[in-house]
Amino acid sequence: MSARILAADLPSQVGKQVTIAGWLHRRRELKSVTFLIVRDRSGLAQVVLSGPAAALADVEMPEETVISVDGTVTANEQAPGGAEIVQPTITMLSDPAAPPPFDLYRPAITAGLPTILDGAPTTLRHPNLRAGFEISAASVHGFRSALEALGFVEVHTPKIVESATESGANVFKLDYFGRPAYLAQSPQFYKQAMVGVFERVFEVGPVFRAEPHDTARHLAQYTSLDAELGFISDHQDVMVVLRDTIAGMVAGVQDRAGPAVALLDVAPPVVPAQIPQIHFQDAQDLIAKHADWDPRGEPDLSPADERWLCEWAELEHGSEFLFVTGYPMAKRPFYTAPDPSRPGFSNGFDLLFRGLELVTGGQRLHRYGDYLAALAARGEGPEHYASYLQVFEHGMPPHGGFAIGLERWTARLTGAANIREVTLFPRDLHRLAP
RNA sequence: GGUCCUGUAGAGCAGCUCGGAGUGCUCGCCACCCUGUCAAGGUGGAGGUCGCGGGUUCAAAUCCCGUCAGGACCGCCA
Repeated sequence: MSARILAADLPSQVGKQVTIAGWLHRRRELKSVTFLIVRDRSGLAQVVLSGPAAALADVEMPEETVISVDGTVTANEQAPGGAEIVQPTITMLSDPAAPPPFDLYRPAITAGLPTILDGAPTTLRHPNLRAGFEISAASVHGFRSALEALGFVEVHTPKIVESATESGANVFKLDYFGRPAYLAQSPQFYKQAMVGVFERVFEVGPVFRAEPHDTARHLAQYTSLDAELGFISDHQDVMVVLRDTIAGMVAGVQDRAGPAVALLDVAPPVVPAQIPQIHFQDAQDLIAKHADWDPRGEPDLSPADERWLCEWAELEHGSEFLFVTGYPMAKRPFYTAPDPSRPGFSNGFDLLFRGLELVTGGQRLHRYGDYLAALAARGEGPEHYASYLQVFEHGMPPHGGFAIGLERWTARLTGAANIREVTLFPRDLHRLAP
């Protein structure tokens, strides 16, 4: 037996004896010839059973059985890709496979979302479902590349934490050797601490939200792309870095996920050199003036507001991205820096993309005394935040950062209607398995 | 937590308003036919607790009540 090659390499191996291995994607039987389509990580290869080898067609070998095929590569114009394997010897590497919940070999996915998710270990083999995760991986690579080029250091912070950094109601509680502990809602506290060490840090990791949201854009566990940087003037410096990071993610997708982009017919967005921005208050005024509802007085933007603003940004600025700055302090976490020129408003921002909130970020408080005052203003004592406050006792620079929701990003890129389509084994209000 | 929608064969659906034998469609599955398929094609066949429980009725997939499961939107968030 010869060394294994990949399906995509067949055309360059014409005339040679080779081995390929993979899943039996499809068998097509005719009277005296049977075609086996073998799928591996590179693509599909055709194997022809005819003449003496035709007897192999009678072996029980349903689709998705894992096989190894040894044979001669032959050029043939009738073969997909122009080359195929003839006179094969076939070895079954798995038992005959049970049929998957839907036909993986069809170009279109014929199952609904619950069927896909219930059978995820198998259904994710479908090229269209796999493609979303190729795009996700390429996006993360772009995220890392862009930030590393800007001098950021990757960190890995604990996901089991002593106390909640955000409002305490929405955390998963654990039994930690008899003491209460929580799954981290965000790496916020640790990434700020690491600014004191590296100035610029980022993290790719899971975050956990025990919020009872039941929508097409919420998960109980998702992947957060976090960054935090020191020595900023204000949140505008953070937004510049975020713009370059998003551009890097788009470049990563284009460079490393070309086939997936083509398969799903994804249109990667253009990231403007300057992403347009609008202040929260101006955004509400604009909606009140032109849309048929009035959001003024609301402390936050509704999903309908966000969709409207994205349409406006597209028409007015030709941009699929829009920064909304200056959210009211009341709706931002206590560590958010206020806007010194606009009382009641913050130096926090959101980045909207294709109608959805994709990123939240902002400038943080950095002086110890400001933290004590912020906690006091919210009626909370410092005792619950001892280890958080510890960060600021020994000198921290002005800093800020952002967090990108990876699955939301991928969903907006691929046009997935439900975020679960681009989430590996999603965790939500109802789903804990597979 | 709220509002709305959907549960019918392995998958995806129609049938439900206006009750009349598990009726139908696309695909898969099984058998047979077909030298070259490309989501192959042809002929035949098997496969059902109409989510579950109760009620109304001579008669319920269909109407009513309850319940369970799933989906969309909203609140909130990334």
